[in-house]
Amino acid sequence: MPKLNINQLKAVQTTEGPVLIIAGPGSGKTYTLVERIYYLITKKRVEAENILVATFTEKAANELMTRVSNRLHEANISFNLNEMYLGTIHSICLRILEENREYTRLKKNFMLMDQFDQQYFLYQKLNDYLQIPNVEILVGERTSRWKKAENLLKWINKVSEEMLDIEELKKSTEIQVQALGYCYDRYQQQLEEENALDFSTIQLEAYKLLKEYPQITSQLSEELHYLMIDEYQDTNTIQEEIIFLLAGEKQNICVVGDDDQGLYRFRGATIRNILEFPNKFPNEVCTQVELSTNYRSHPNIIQFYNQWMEQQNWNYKGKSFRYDKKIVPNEDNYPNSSAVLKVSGADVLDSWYEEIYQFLMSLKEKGKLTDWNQVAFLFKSVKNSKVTGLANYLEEKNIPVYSPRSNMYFDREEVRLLIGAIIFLFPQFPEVRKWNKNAHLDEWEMYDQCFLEFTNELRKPENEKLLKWARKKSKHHYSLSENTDYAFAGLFYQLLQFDLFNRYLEQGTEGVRDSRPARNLSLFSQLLTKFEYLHRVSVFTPGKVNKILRTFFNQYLRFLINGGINEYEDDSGYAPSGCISFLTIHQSKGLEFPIVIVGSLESSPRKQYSDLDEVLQEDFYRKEPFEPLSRTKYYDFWRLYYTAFSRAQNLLVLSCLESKASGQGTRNVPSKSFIESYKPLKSWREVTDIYDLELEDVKDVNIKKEYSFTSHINIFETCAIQYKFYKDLEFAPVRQGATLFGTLVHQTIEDIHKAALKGEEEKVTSENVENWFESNYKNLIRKERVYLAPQTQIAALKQVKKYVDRQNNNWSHIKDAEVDVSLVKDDYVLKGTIDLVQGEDGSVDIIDFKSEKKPDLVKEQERLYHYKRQLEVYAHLVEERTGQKVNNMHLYYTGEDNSNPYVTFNKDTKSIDKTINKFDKIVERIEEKDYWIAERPIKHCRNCDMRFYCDQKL
DNA sequence: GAGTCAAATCTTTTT
DNA sequence: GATTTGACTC
Repeated sequence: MPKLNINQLKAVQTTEGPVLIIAGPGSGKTYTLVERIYYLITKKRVEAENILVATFTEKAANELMTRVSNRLHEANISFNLNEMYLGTIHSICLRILEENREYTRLKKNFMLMDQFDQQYFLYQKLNDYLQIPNVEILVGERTSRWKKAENLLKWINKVSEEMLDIEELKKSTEIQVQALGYCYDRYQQQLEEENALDFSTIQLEAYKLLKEYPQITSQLSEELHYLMIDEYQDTNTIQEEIIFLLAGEKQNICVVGDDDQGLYRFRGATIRNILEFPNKFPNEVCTQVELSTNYRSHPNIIQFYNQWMEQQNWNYKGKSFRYDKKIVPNEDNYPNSSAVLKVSGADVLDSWYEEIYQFLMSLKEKGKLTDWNQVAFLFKSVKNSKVTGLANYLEEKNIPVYSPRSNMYFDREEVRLLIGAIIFLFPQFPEVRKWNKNAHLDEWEMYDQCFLEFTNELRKPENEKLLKWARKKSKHHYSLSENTDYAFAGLFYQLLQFDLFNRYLEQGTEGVRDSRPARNLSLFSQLLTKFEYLHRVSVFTPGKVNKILRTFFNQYLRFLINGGINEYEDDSGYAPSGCISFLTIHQSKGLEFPIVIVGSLESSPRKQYSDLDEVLQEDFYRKEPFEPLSRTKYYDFWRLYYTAFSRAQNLLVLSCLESKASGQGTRNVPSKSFIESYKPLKSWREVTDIYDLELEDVKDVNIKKEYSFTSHINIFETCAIQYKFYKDLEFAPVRQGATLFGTLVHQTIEDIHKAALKGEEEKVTSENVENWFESNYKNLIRKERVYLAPQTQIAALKQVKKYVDRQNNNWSHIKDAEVDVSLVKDDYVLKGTIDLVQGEDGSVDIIDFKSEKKPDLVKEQERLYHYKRQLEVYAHLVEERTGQKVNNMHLYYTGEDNSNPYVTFNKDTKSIDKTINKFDKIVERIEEKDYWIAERPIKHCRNCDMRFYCDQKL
């Protein structure tokens, strides 16, 4: 890495007071951020918990964490980075909500909904909304119920993100606005009933918490000495409010961004936040730094995108809506070669595809291209047929394409066979799916096709076993006389025992693309468990099976097909080796590639707001619109393609199927927005110097992964195969009551400890314990959708009460509960939670709770030894972090009725290194995907969904 | 050259 | 539904 340039240095060293960093593309923004954090830690001696860094995506957060920890490691500084508030604004808000949950409407085990969940939630409750007067005008009169839910979701999220006043909305004379107000009220009520949160209410609840409890806010803002917000041009109203609340009086806020790369207006983001940032403070207080030296791109590329911005008209009514700046190349020598070119086809799609193929091949053959991952295609969307057509064309010619957002999930063979198989297993489906005689859904054709594809396979001799099994099952399901002990997810795992499906699991999990079929199967298991969760299905019953089938295919699966599913994305690397990336321009934000090919040149600026938007903007938004509404479509368009062009390091290519508008409805490609930039470009066929280009290698960011004792290390040691499926491939386990029991006991004991820690020992009464237990149970079953038999509940409560009895009302020795500890290693982060720390000043014991009977100390020696090692590492971390000496380490078995519930170990400091060494080895095996096991852990197999597969394969 | 109309085409982006 | 273009009018 180069040394900091003078402006970067200023950005790093100005730590006090507000700082605005306008960072152009490729100006070393992340590098500067890393150095700034490093500077705070080493020169300013700031503790990790006093720093907050908000990034735009989880991926960016991971990358930043890795780079900072590597930087510290290089300098030989040991530092607990995990205490830092680092993540997206959403994840930081979530952390604040969890830490202060008792002050919010949220209860334990609340449900987090992604966008699909939220829309499905609204769909299921749509009738409640349709009773609200005039709601049809808001959500559309003549649209499907699913579409209505979609519209409703859009408006509801807008209200949250703009923090609109509901009472004002309800008072509006506009009937739509009024309806929206009432809908929002109802939505809030339903969220509360279901103990649920969606993306935008995460922020809203955090905001409310901070507003309503100034003492929490001031405590937080006293703790957070330094705040840094990346991609500030993409923050919205509520995010800005939250950031300023957290910063408090001292206002050490450093915001970083580029108004030219604001791409998220549809989420309420406005570049006003970054442009007006200095005005929020008394005059001249805010330090402004401009990073405009570019370290990424060939000067010709920089010249090209500078010109793209300059030729646009940013003025409106005498005001300019751009912070005028020019990116300058750094002083390195660049070859004086062509760096911006066009690759174009004519007349028919295939000629364009072929031209691109030829271009790529000639680069590969004559040029310096060493790995396909040096090439990225950027489009507005990768879902349309032109783009998927190109991807298929290249794949057929043996150029692998990585395009996880291209909406191909339901076109994949493995997924279609699964759908076909499920249909085969329920022969009543063709009848059951009709809710009346003339019922018809378009998706049924796809289902029938899947069924056909499956039966074709079934006829093959190698699938004879499957055929026999499936026939028997389908006969059984057709006239179901008693409850099954499985639902869809259970059936899915049974299907995995047959070669037709498990052949997809045999392919390596190494590359993203090779593992795609396995990842797709895993995704299918997640979809099935989610369905069962949302509809409270755990088994098929004779009375309900048909209704379940209908709901599954006519609603759930159908909406998934319509909404589209993104395939697995591997965030641990940069661009997967061996394939060309197809990305949306939004996805490419913050990335760079040696060769960038920008498509979607037929696109043109489009209006993006409705009449209702205008009304809301006029009368209800907190601020006047910053940019004139009529101009935003142009600004957004120019910024989008500016971002795309500036991703290129060595070679930027504009590519399209050129066509002249001829006759009505046809259009010019490239569209008139691009003509001026596109026309002067030389075609790749006209130049020869591109083959001399020295291409950068794709940079290697090795993201540090987190491993926890209980959910990674322990599982791997018990059964590496299980680890492969549940943890690496992320198969979703069929929910089971066994874990519910433990969680319930654990959570209630946690409540007791929390009360004691607050000095409210008198609250630990039999009655309160029962109440805590009840409320934990209620929230848990709502979340897990699994119930405990009454006797099991009683047994769980008994364990908790026994623990309370044994403590005999003496809680004075409790020091801390639920302590998160972590160890940042060279290659990974080890994490764990200590249930309880107790003892006198200066020397403590640590305790881990197990909700079972005390094991046989001799027969179960192996397992106990394992726990001991884990406790030793915990002890080591407690000592390092708090300076307290750990005396003893205990396991506490709440299921032990008679004898001493403790298993106590003496701490053996000498073996810590050995233990950590052992964990290193395990992590090494995990990262190398070495899932070899000597033999099956039979005892565990009984509760493992993969057992059918293992029975066949091991 | 400006304005209007009809017909054809394509209709995201993310936490 | 928004947008583009050609055909049309004035």
